[in-house]
Amino acid sequence: MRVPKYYTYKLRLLSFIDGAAAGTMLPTERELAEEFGTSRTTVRQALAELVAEGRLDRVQGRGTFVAAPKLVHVRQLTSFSEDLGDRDTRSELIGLGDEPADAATAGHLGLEPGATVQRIERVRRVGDEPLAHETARLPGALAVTADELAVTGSLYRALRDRHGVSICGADDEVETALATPDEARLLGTEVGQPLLVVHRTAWDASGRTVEWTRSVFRGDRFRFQARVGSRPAGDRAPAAG
Amino acid sequence: MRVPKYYTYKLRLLSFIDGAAAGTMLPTERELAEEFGTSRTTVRQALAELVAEGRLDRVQGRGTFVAAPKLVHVRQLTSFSEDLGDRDTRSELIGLGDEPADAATAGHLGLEPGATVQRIERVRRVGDEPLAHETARLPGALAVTADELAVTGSLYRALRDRHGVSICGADDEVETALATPDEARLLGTEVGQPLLVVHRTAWDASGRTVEWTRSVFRGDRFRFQARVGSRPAGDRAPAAG
DNA sequence: GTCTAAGATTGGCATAGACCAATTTGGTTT
DNA sequence: AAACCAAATTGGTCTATGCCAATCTTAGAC
Repeated sequence: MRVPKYYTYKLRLLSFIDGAAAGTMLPTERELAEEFGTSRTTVRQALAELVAEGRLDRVQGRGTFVAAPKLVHVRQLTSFSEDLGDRDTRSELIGLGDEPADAATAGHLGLEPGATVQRIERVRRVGDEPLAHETARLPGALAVTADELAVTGSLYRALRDRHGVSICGADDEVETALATPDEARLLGTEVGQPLLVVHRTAWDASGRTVEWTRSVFRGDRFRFQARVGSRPAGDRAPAAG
Repeated sequence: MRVPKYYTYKLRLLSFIDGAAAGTMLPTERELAEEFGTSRTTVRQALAELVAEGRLDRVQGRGTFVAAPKLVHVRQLTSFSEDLGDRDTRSELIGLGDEPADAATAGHLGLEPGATVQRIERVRRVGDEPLAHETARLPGALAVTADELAVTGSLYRALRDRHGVSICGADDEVETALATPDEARLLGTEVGQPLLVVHRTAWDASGRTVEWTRSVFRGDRFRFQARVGSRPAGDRAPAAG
């Protein structure tokens, strides 16, 4: 198999990254091009893939830096606020209101197209870093208020407290996508960067769908975790990989 | 937010794709560059993203074509052979043998580094199309044979039939990655294309880890599905989105 | 008809450079 | 010391171009 030239430079850069602490600055693109005896374009292609993989961060005017390791997102019928444990998580409400259901929304929620649904649009953060953009849609009868969401940041708690509805199952579909300009802006990344897109359909004890949510995560920062079955205690715990 | 020029061309191409049948050929890169009044490099960037998203297929010497829609991969403690239902699935064994556990493998399987583990390396296909590359690692005591795997193509069935071990839970971690030259060759895609990488740790009723598997899927062809909780019957089923 | 070889077509890879935008730096002014 | 401004630095985008590799087409030989 032919190996593109840029790929060999990527491997050389990777060995440097592996031996360096997060935050270490790399030489400039122009310096690397000279050092490798190639063009800046080719160096940029290698750098671009390492950025897409979350190994490097680039800032215009500053330079290129070794990135911190990925976070793990645990998502087992928990709300986002519970996912990341004791980390400093915040949730910014950027949209809340009623709208008529389009075909896809109606299909997933089991409603007629045009029925009223509530759209809840939020940006999730860990510390200052934006990590996810979520758009949830609920049947109009299950609408919640901004205040209820603000208390704990948990949609599931708001549903339980206001409507007595408890989520008892969910279906997540995970796929890759590339950041649109809007998504790049909200997530603090660049247009065209790989994302993880999760579509969640959640239902209550009666099987009624109570939530359909599209969540977009930065692929270079996140890992999606799904667990099936509970693990008995007393086993030898797996270590980090 | 500034929108790169290539992105506007991407949107124009997307509207063409949406109105065309799978297999429809697009104009050549050189023609598009002239039509848009830009350089071939810029057109290629727009095309590259559409390929990464699974909307286009490109073949050197042939042309650029509208791609077929994504497949959905159901993966809920089922084996691959059960995942895709009645589709024509095959599994090609490309590696089987014992090896000493490296640190990561030992950690995940709960063994001492250097302990013997069995490596099972397979390429999964639907029809002729390669869709996943899986490398499973089992504790040496739970090794299976090529014959046992060949019967149904199911590792879980082989484990049950030979060792009386039933999988009762698993933990999947999903992240994005970019195809290496080796992965690109095995999956029939291009170096640098986005992939979905799934690390599965599966355990039996006693909580003992019996499998640690790394699966690599083409991000442009696959969706990963995880379901938590069983859904009562009689609800209104969600339609396709 | 079938096979083969040469040429044309098309995407893949790489180069060199121009200009823009964000940031930092360092000197000047207040 | 603080505020400000201009220059240098660095990554971001785009152009124009050349050659390579895979594929298809066509003409010719048998």
